[in-house]
Amino acid sequence: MSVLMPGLIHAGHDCTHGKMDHVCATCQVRELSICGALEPESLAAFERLSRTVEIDAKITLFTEGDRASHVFNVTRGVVRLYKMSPDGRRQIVGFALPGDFLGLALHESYGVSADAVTHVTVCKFVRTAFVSYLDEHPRLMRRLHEFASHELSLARDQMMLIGRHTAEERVAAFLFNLSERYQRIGESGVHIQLPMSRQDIADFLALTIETVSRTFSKLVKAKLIVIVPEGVRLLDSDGLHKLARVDV
Amino acid sequence: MSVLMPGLIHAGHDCTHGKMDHVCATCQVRELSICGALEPESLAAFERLSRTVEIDAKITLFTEGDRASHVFNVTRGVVRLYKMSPDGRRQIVGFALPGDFLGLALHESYGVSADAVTHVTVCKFVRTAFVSYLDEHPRLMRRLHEFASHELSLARDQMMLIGRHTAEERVAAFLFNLSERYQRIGESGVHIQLPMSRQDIADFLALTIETVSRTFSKLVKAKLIVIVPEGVRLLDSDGLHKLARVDV
DNA sequence: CGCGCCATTGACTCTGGTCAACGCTAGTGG
DNA sequence: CCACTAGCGTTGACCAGAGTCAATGGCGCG
Repeated sequence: MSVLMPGLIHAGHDCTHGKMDHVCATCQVRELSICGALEPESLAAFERLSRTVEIDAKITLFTEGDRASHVFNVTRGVVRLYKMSPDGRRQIVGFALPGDFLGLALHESYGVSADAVTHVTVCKFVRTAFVSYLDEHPRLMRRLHEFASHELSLARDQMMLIGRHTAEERVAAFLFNLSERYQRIGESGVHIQLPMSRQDIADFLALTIETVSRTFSKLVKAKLIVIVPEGVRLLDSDGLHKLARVDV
Repeated sequence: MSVLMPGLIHAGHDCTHGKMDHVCATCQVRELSICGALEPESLAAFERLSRTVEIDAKITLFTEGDRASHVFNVTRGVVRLYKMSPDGRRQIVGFALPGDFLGLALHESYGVSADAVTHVTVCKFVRTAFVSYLDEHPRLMRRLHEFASHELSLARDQMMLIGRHTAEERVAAFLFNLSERYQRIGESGVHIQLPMSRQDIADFLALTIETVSRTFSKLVKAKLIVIVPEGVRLLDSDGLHKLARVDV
């Protein structure tokens, strides 16, 4: 079942202010997220469609197969997206960071499950209302399509990574990619926060927790990274990239 | 480099007629493809945007990273979409069948490479013209987005398959899924054509050619399939589905 | 007929999985 | 204040599923 933390709705949950609801005008990830496609004059109306919701770590936002009542825009925190096989095997298909959108498909039902890895802040939209709004705003529709296309591209890269790369290459690529994503949202690309567990990383890279752990140790020995509380520090980003053996 | 077979353009290559160009009105896969979103009165204008092109087996339509000059609608034949790593490892990310669209992302450059597995017929559009047309036809844009979402969903299923399933499960799922796709486009779901080589199947399922071959043999011994010229015949579709261990 | 390509099969190897022990840290409660 | 526990991560020993390497077979084609 899908358990959505109700949060404290529509009061006191702006990213930066204390007593107002989220204000798009001051949103730190607006330009990075789908909202960046909206003209300032559309923003107010769009804003009224959403509610800002706070979600505690480990809480499930939605589950694969559930009726897709809402779509979400992540503004803070990390969300894991995954699929489960009936016998309990899990494949994490992605981690959503601030600026990422959940429910791109606009389908009647969710195609994956999602739960909060950290405490998370999202802008939550009623899906049907969101879709109606899209119909009137082709630029937003176009932006959403760009996001979906980007996700498709990431998914295909991940297929390549999982299918055709060694454990070491997968872990190196994971850290390198995460570093780049953090940089794009204005965080350090060197001190990489790893809020997700080793098990999460394993299920993302299609490895076991033991292999992930051993591979981290190997990267430490090779002086490519240092393990620090809450994450890793990249010592040799280039070396990591070489090890990943992806593209160019 | 991208080698696009010029084909015999704009003459004599309709799916069903001999002397006219492709006519959408008589296209067998129109309802299944993005064109199904168009009102009959838009169809004529849309049709003028495209050229019907015939492409021989093994010819490359486009290569990852190339400037995306065109987008394509497959009307006949099978196309493989893939990524290569610099050291020659290949991951096929999908097989496009009639009704499928190539270039969903509408990006400046192609995100994957594509080549014809069989002789292929496509409706070929200049990308920029196609995008302009989209801007005027929100329903088509919406349809394209649905196609992209569907592809994303398939890519994630494939991540799960490659990452968390055994060789036997992967091959069983491959045959079962192909059977369902063939049925949807009105072909037999029992006599499954396998125009792609064992190497292609291996690169799609992230296995080796030897493992694919051995697994086929195992399925034959288990009386789930029979290998016939050009493909396989499913003897026990349910058994295959059970073996695949996907979803429900 | 002989060559080349693809698929199949066998023998052996190896990467990553499994199983198990241990350590570290945070939280709990006497 | 510290003993106890639970959860997570690390490490080691061993195992197995799929990969590698190699031989063989079938088929189409010049």
